[in-house]
Amino acid sequence: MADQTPEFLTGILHKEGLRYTAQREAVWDEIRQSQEHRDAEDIYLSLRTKGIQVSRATVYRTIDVLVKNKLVRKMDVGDGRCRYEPRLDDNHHDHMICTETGDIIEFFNEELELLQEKIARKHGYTVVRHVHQLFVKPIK
Amino acid sequence: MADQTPEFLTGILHKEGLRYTAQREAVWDEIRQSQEHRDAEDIYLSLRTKGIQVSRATVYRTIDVLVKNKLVRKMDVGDGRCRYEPRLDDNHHDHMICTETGDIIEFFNEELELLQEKIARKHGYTVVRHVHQLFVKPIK
DNA sequence: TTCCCCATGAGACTCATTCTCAATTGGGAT
DNA sequence: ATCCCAATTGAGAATGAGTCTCATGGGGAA
Repeated sequence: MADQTPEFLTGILHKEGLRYTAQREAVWDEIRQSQEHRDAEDIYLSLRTKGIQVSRATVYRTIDVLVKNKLVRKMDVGDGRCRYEPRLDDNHHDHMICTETGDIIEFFNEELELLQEKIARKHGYTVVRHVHQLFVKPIK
Repeated sequence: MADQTPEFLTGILHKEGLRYTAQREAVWDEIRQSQEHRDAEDIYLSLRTKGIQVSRATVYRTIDVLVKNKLVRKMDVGDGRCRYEPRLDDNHHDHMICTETGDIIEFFNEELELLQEKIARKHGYTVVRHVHQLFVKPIK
């Protein structure tokens, strides 16, 4: 599926009529290699710390490209900063956010997915995308 | 349930150790009397247009109080401005946002609610609150 | 290798929301 | 009814994530 070589990104950029640049590769590598849910500033600082020359503007611009091409998933947790995660395997899931620790747990439930579509249809619509976040706390 | 008299708000503010002011009453009245999903600027401008003296700061501060006391529901649609709606009847629901018209449709599904709690428990958590938005488009 | 045009970076800008702080006011105590 | 003072307010400054600008730099097709 998602390749680990530079050629993978090159192909996608080419398909979009965009050029392959060291910065775009660096941003994609940075997001891809960590499975966490990170914000843009975090990604930017991490790259700079590694000595990679890139600007915030480019980080944001590149993320937009990656999101549009489904290489990255963007999630708005509601605290003012969006988080990003790689979509290497492309398996859909939603998130559970622990209100005590801030931990983000991924979950997927087929029944839930079907139910959403069923509800939308009942109103004459079909689901394009959805945001589903459970803010939870540990039991006892 | 939710009373229409000033005494209703007075009681809640008192319980919170807060004072009853004309501005707080005005903001609550403004949100209560329209069933739409409005943003803070909208509420602020509407009040000013009616000749009511109130500042943006107070609108935001009052909304926080109302949200904390469950008189108002706050929803982040993801476009940068939060929307607010009265919770007079206190019946929970989620939202469906039409990607073509921007219309916001409310929905509630008991099965969905139970399923969420079931999923959380499977991970050792219990749901505190949740955000569930379906971005939809009309069929055909 | 050239050359055109896309991409980049630094910093200005946007815009919703929050903060500051001096002036005002609600409301309990008297 | 009046006092008094902490709570509240308002105007505008500040914040902060994200976007935009535009001069400079660098892919990559020919």
